Amino acid sequence: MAPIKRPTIADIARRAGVSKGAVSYALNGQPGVSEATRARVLAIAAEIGWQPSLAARTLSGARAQAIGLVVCRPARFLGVEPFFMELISGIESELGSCALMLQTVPDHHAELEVYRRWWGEGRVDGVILVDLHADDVRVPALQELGLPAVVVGHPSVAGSLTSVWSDEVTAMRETTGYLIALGHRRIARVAGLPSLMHTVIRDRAFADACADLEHWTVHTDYTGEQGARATRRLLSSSARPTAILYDNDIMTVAGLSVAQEMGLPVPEELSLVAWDDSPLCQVVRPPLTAVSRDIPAFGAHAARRLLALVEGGPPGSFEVEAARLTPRGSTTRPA
Amino acid sequence: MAPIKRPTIADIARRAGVSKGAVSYALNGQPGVSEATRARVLAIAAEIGWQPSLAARTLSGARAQAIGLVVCRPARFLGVEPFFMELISGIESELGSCALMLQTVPDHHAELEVYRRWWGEGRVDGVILVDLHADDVRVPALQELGLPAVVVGHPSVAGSLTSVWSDEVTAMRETTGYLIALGHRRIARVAGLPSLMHTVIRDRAFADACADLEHWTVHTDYTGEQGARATRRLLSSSARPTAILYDNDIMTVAGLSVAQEMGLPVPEELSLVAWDDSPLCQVVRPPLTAVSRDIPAFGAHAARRLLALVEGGPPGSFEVEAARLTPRGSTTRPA
DNA sequence: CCACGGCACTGAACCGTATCAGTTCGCCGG
DNA sequence: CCGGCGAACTGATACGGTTCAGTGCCGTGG
Repeated sequence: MAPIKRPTIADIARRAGVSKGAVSYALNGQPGVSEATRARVLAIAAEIGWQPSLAARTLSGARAQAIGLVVCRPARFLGVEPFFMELISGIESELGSCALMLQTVPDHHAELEVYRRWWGEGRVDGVILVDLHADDVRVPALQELGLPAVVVGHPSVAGSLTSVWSDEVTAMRETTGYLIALGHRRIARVAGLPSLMHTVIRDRAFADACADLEHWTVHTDYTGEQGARATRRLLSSSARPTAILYDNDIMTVAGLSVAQEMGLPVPEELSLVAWDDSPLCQVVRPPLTAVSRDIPAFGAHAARRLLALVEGGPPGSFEVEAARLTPRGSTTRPA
Repeated sequence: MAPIKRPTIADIARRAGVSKGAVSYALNGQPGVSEATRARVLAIAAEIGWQPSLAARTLSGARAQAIGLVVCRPARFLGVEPFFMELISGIESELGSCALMLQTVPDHHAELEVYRRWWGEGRVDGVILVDLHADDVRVPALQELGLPAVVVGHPSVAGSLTSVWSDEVTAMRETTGYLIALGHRRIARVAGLPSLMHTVIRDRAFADACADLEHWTVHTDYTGEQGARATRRLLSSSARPTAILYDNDIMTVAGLSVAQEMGLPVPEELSLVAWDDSPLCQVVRPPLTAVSRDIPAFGAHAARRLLALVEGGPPGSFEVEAARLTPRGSTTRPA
């Protein structure tokens, strides 16, 4: 333990022969000091290795220079889905010296507690909200708290909060349209958690797009296990689907295994499409046709909006580039 | 913007008719106030929804109540490997009201900058270090800074920093021993980044265990792409290996695809073993034999040690349960 | 020559909490 | 009845910045 006392602006002031106030002005680029003094102060600050104390700054009304992200999913899902890490990396790319606080919680109640605590303690300036439900309790709670927040998801569930979203309806229409154009007439969808709003939106878009043909939707918890089971059930029916659209990549891989296990060659007898294009899609045989989104860009956009919001910018809803279909080897015309 | 001023201990003091000092004692469970007063103060605090200001606390010498984790790998790798999210979830399970700051950086230089800034700003009380190299510059730098740190990795690279590690040599010996016992005499290893210390340790253990047989080690960047390429090269040699041991699961899946592509049935003609057992290992066919570790427990242990260290506890090196082999369908005796 | 304006800077208050040195009690023992 | 002691509490100060109301000084225009 070398208790090297960190230098403060008082130290700088002493060495520069000016007052603390002058040093503060100099360091923050504010008017009120001559250029000569400013340069001298900056030189001394650099020389003695001065660093602003975040606590002191925050205490006198400045921003906490941190934003928060709370994730409400079991840890085992997080590891499997690249989505969150990619989103996080995108968020961070925009953050600069601002920091990211991360927390995982078991349920929305705990999540709200975290927001309350963070905001009450002045630990974050704003938060990014993911995995929204219909009538999500977090939205009104955050509105009431007055904590700046950006919803990653459709504006329809964001209330008056700022939202950043991509058009999944179009992406779903494009994907389904592609399968139909190939000749598929019996299409199934292995979806994620039915409580999530984006699942509802995709469900609806899928049902609309397949209105004229035979179609199924099965809900799962995103695990490979449930994806496999759903696939097995779908493929066991007498009039089995000729194409299946999954809500993530791990379930698609599981579905692929089930098809192989049941002796159904992919894509000849069964076409598969993954939603979200992770490296995993390209390492399996056949490589998976996938709906690709630029998730880091998504996160970056959300972060940018949140920072703007914190600075007093306008709320609103902002659309990013829609996902696009990347055809690979797991889809073809039905037998 | 409802600028609801947050209540402070001064507000409580006014309503309770005591001084700020007394309120502080009461709220912190310190002696110096009667039980009656303490109860009254606590009641008022709860009633008006008082929350301590972290900034103020930190300023008067308390802990920042946050620890940091900096990850120095490209974002695309992070998404693929469950390791980090699982580690993070384990860390958080021990954190309680302490927060986790997460940052990804491109290189070690930037990583050191982050540590310096965090520590200088008083933003974190300690950090967890991952992905250590031989002669890692971060170790002496952190020692010099005096920032409490826990190394997730072998004590030999941790210097005087506290380390939390598992015995990979034994795990490697067990795994290799299993393959040898099955009858394999030509074994290859598709390893990760050669600069990482745990790669070096596994390399060495692998070479030792295979000293009497034909063996190969190929280094990659952990991506499926390089895993596939390495596998292709290994399987193209005239005396190809009958078993391959990979350093992560995505490369193993890629290797499996390559084997299928080349018409080599797994496990009959080629046995495969993955290091780190993610759900992915169980959704492919055949399910992958894997070296399993309890990564969340690992993270939890590291967090616990770090918190203890921050509280003035002793440094040291602490071993957690070693990884164990989980045989599944991708290994059998060679043809 | 003086009034005024603006620049450069000072001194002090303030943010919310922790903590320490006192102060005021009441109580007990001698 | 008084001295001493400990419990309960007060008031002040520190923490490290930001910010605001002055203050002294210089230049300039009338």
